Amino acid sequence: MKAEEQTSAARRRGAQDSASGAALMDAVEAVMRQDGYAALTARRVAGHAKLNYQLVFYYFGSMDELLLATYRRHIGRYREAAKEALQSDRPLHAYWAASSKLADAVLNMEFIALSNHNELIRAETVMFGEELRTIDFHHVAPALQEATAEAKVTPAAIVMVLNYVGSLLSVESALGIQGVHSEIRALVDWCVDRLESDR
Amino acid sequence: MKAEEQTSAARRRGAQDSASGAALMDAVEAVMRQDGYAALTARRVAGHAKLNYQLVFYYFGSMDELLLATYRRHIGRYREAAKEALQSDRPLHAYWAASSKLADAVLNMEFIALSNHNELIRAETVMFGEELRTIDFHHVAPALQEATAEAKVTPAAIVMVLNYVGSLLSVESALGIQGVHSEIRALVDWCVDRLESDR
DNA sequence: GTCTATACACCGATAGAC
DNA sequence: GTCTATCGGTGTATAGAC
Repeated sequence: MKAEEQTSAARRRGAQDSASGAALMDAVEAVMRQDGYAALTARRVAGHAKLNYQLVFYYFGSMDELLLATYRRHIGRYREAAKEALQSDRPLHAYWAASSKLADAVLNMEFIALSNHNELIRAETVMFGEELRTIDFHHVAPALQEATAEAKVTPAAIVMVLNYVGSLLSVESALGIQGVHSEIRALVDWCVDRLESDR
Repeated sequence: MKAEEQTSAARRRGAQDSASGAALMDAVEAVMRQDGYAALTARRVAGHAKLNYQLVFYYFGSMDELLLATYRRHIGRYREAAKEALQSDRPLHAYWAASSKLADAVLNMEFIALSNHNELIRAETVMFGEELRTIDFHHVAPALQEATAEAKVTPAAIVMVLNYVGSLLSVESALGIQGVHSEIRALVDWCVDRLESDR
């Protein structure tokens, strides 16, 4: 997890978008989900992909680079899902459904926690975090015109609140907490319905 | 981080609430904040407290138990802060202020991530998560009577949403994301003001 | 492209001196 | 209560054979 050395000498390197390269990235996600980022070692990841662990270094050069490549792939998928939801007929409903169901909530949380301590990952998170707030809110804005007139309700703020609530709701569900989750969902559903009636 | 062995033979053990014991727990929190739970090793933690690392085992028996003791202490403090806020004059305002300012947001996130992969920590999180939703909402309920009549707005749901939003807002702030944070704060402030006017 | 062999650092944990 | 010495295991990373 820490850059040990920086050999200026060129080293043999395989293509990351090969079968084995992709398998290693898949394995990173699987291990993170199961045992957390602390369990991300070359041996464990490669073992999960049934590959020799030295191939991590052949394909990615270091554990850090494998992790970064995996995160970038993960963000790319997330970006597409978010855009699709926000461009749909009822963007708020769609975005809430995506945020609160997300099977990747645990993975997201892991990457966020990791961002607090890994500079490369942090830079990527900040960049995407800012990007997420600038993408096409044209579809969301109309639904909010009534509410906006009354208060300081901006589309971006609404979307982010849905994101936050959905994420932590999912993570807590994964932990086994149930408690008032149904009440929270009812509350958010009610708010979303009010802001975005069927049209 | 994993229980290595279980010596049935009794071993010498110091009191956890001693100066060194407390220093070790402080160091756990500091290391977690700075470098994440993955950096929690006996040597690092003790080094941070300027103590010999074998004292971890003298006072706590294992790294797992040190971690658990630290988490329980952390939860105890959190519990007190939550109760105090919810018993104040304007519980929603107070709870929102506490949730969205929380310097411990990063630490909380780390413990939640850890809960996904450590059974002891997970059990503690679930227990406290359920407890948090059952404590005295008597002070919150009156403020919501108007809103409750209109919709499915329960005190517990409101409080948890504030908790979720405040936590992730804080974590993102710690990462350096600013974006629409002021808009989100304005939105939540407006909601809280409406639900709980000055009285 | 994948393998074995090897380097060196750090890990949790224990035993026993002081 | 704190120290030194020591154990076996695992971590990242490299070199070079096939």
